[in-house]
Amino acid sequence: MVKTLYVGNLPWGTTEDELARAFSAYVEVRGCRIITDRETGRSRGFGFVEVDEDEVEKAVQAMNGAIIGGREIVVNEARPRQNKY
DNA sequence: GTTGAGCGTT
Repeated sequence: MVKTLYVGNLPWGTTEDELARAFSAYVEVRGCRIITDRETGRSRGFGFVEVDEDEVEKAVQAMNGAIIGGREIVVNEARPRQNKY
């Protein structure tokens, strides 16, 4: 199973590749996505990383507070995208 | 060319 991680506090210029590389140093990155503003196409400063379920905790422990692009990032388990109350 | 808490498209 694959779970999604929320990655926040990213620098504006951070790319999915940078994100994937940083996480791949500790866990297997199944996928990654930087959220960009749909109107302007600019980064919103956060993204999501998909990792294996068994490595979610490891990824959080390893990458939460890590430095990417000179900024301290925030890593948590993402909220479910679908299933709205 | 800007900004800084916040949870994403089919």
